[in-house]
Amino acid sequence: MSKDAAGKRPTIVDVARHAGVSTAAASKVLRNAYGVSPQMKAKVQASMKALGYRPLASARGMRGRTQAVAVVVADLHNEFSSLLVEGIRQEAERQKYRLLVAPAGSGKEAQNRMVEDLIDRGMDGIVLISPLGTDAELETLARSIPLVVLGRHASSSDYDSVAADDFNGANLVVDHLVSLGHRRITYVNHTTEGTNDARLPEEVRVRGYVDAMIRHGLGDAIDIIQSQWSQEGGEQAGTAILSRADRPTAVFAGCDVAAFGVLTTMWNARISVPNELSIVGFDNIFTTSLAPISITTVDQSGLDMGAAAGKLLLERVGGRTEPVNSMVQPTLVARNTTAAPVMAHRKREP
Amino acid sequence: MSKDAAGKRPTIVDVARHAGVSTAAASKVLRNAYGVSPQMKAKVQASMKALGYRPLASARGMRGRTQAVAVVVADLHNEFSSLLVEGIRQEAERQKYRLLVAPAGSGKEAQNRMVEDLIDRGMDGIVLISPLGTDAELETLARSIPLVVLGRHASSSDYDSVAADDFNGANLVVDHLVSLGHRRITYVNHTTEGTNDARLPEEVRVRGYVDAMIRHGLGDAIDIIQSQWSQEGGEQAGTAILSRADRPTAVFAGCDVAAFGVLTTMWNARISVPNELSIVGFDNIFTTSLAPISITTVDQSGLDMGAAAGKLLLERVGGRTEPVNSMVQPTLVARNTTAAPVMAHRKREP
DNA sequence: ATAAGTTCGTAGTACGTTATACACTTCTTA
DNA sequence: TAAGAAGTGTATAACGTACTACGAACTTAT
Repeated sequence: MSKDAAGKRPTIVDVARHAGVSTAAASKVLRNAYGVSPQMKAKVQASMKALGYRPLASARGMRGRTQAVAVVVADLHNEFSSLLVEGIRQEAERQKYRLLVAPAGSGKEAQNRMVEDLIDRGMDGIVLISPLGTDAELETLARSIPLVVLGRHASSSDYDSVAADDFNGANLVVDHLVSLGHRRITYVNHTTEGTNDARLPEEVRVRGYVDAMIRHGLGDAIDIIQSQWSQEGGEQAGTAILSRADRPTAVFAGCDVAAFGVLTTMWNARISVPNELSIVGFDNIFTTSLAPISITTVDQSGLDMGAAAGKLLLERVGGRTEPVNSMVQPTLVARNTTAAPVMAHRKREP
Repeated sequence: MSKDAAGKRPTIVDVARHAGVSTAAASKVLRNAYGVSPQMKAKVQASMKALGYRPLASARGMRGRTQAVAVVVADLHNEFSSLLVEGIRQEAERQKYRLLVAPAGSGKEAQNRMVEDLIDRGMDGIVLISPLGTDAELETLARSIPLVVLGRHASSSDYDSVAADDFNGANLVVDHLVSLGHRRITYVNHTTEGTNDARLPEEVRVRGYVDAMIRHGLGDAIDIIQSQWSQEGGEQAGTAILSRADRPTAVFAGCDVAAFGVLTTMWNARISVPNELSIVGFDNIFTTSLAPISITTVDQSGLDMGAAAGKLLLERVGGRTEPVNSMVQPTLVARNTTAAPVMAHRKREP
């Protein structure tokens, strides 16, 4: 009985011995490096198969590539994040790369620790979804590992970015509502205390809303409710609107989940949507398409954004250094929560 | 200028030199092993902090623990999977372990490759969510790495499992419908060709349905539609039901997403839910709670299941070998898609 | 004072892989 | 035909950490 058979995992040394070549040769075959004849390649590959050899990533990571990238995400509950991740995964798979998803939890600290950890684990590159750090921090990070930032409007020379054109997306929404005849359009904003980063999607969207309102001559009608982009945040915003003497005819909730919240409040208050109030979301998550809900929203094609990010990352891993900042155009998906406003109790003119 | 300052990442050798001790001593401090004086410990830790040293997981993984576990999941779109993952993550975090999520994609082959890859990457343990393999394959796998299986009714001596009591869950649904006065209750089954595994949740649920029907003396009314647990599958099942001359008064869709499909079909066909048809889901995913939808369903508390799985895995990593197979009890969440049947067009008795 | 522990610290090697440097053939080309 | 060039394989030094053995210093028991 040979000593290989002793239940241990086969190493590249075992493969080389089995094939009767040097370990260096076996290694070359493994990473199909230059300088190996077809015969030798066949022989070594046969031995690998015979022994059931698989390279050990930990050992591999000490010298060269890991063939793995990671995406850091705060939270997997967000359906849109899942879409982005799936997009990255598909692209990674196409290029024989592994994608690992790293749920960091909320908070900048947790996120930073996770990123460090991934570097320590020898990831070849990292995608960050809507990261919290400052530009300077991202720059520094990008100098230690190939980096792509997803869902944040960046223009760095050290990393790539992919983002939806949130400004234009917000424009589409306002245009749609105005074309239906709305004038009093309320926007639900997402505010995080402390962070005040003009590059975050929420900041860009609110600017898009303001800009579009002004463009339509509705500067006086600008109305922004500070809340959170969550079910609860949407419900609170809805409640705030209901308590007004003079209600808007349409609400742009900023994101789909918040739109759910607004919708819930209206449902409970027996306010008819879209007759008494039009509601628009953002993201086009699956649930918005369900027949009983059918929310008008903005589609960002998360799958494409993810795939684009994956592609850029792997290019960067492959050696590209010129930065690419790409922006994908969102589209409006008109459904059943928007309609022309009913001009019932019109505000008296002075 | 010292040669440490040359932009390179500090290693344990740098730390040792900085502290004026041997690398072995530094290593001991790092893993707080036996045989290190308080002074030395303080000195080395100071050097680590000063140099910003972080151990390299890849190198570490070649010898001992990685302090990381992974969860393999086919698909992150499934909202319930996200809940499970979050549960595991929280438990892992509590115990200072890293959780990485590995989206395998669909198919048994892809899943197996992913698992091998994770082993190669030196994961300390693995959680599998509703794995596709046979019992024998899982046993084999469990012998090479600590393993916990989630969402599959197993009883192995080599790995742990956590599953909801799907049999009882199905019973709760039928009991609820029968107590409302329903007798003709249709079940939407999830069928995967090839796999016929009695331990899968779908198989257990259908047995629970059949058993409960018989227990209520409704054996003759048993009606199972073979479909898929997806939006489309639910829609198809709904269409099939609509085409019947003699329709059931209630549909148990097997899972929430399928219930959405049934609901969509009924909505489009202007069938009033729950008046003309009651619908029940399973999983209690967030969307079911939305006011305009409000589906009656069964809650499995995914967060708890995930946390339980995480706990078991880390125990196993820590050395436990006796298997634990735990089952969590689901609860019925009655909402607005179930009501007493309207006895309008009653089938004539012979 | 000496033997027998303890406690603290170090040398050195193993882990599995990559990759550089080099030697030996065989093919081109002037 | 000599001199390079291209092709093919090997020896071996890293990579950063863990850990076994072992020695030195310091206590304690006799």
